[in-house]
Amino acid sequence: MPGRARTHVPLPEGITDAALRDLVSYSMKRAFNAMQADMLRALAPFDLRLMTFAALSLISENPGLRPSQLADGLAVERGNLVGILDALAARNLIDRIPCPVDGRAQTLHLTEAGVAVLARARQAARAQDSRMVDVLDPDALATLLSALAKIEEHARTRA
Amino acid sequence: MPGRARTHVPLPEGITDAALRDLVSYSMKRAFNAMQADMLRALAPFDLRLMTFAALSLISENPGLRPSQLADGLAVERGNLVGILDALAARNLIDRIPCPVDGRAQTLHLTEAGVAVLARARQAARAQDSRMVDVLDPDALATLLSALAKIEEHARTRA
DNA sequence: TATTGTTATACTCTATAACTATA
DNA sequence: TATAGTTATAGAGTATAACAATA
Repeated sequence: MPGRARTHVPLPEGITDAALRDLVSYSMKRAFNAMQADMLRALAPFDLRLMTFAALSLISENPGLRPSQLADGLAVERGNLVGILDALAARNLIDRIPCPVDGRAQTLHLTEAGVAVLARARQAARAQDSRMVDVLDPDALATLLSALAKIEEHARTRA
Repeated sequence: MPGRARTHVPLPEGITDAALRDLVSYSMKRAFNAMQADMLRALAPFDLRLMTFAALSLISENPGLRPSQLADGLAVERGNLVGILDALAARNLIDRIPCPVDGRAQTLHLTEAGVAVLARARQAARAQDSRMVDVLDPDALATLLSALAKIEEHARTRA
């Protein structure tokens, strides 16, 4: 891919990363890291991280959601979700109620406290998100979202 | 941000993530995870990860680079770089040579083995990268790269 | 004093596999 | 047998703080 534009953040004096800049993966990694650090800070007042915030958000939108469905929605292995739910339940932000029709399953619900925390966290997350994409014009933003979705969709892990 | 297009990968039956889809951060996280998993697989034959590959690449482009500069280039804390360099040195892919003009510093160089491994890994990484952005038209790719760079550049952590 | 490399710690995320109880 | 939740383990990434040697 010759002639790709120089879009990267400057490196320390005299250091070049031309070969790396040629990789979209590298740009994605750097942008993701920067985004994550900022979003972490924005969610810190609520003791939430990207993961726990997304979990609360999905449960809020889908009351009665099952852990396995939530794991799919978060793109997390079921096993790795348990600890997250344990922590949220210990903080009394969610309830895990046994599913009446399937003895194996649970249904997830936000508690009142969970609803309250999510409402405030959502404001902070949206504010930070808007701040992040503030520098993009609407067309660029739409293209970015579409490109990210296509990349995820066509990844072999999700095929 | 009303009317933002539905760009996300479908969730399990009946589950919605409208509120999350509204966050660019969430799209970035999902796309990044998918990309990373694929790139990991592509680099696995060379026993490299995104991090170690990028380290070799930067050292290759900047012979004599110092660890602190490399840490900046990789957006990694100096302390967290030590183990990475230890591993690469143990595999005889890099040399850490004391800096002649500064007793505190080191200079990093690829060994012959490092050059050979990087050359092959680079091919695999570029092939995988191309595969990933294959679904994007050139305009979308350029916009994506530009958007990622702007996002990183304007993040508070790098301001 | 400030910087370089280093060590140490702790937490998050990811990957993998196996276990149990239900279906 | 298959699935849901769980447990366990290991490795990678990140954040933070401190330290000795050198500038």
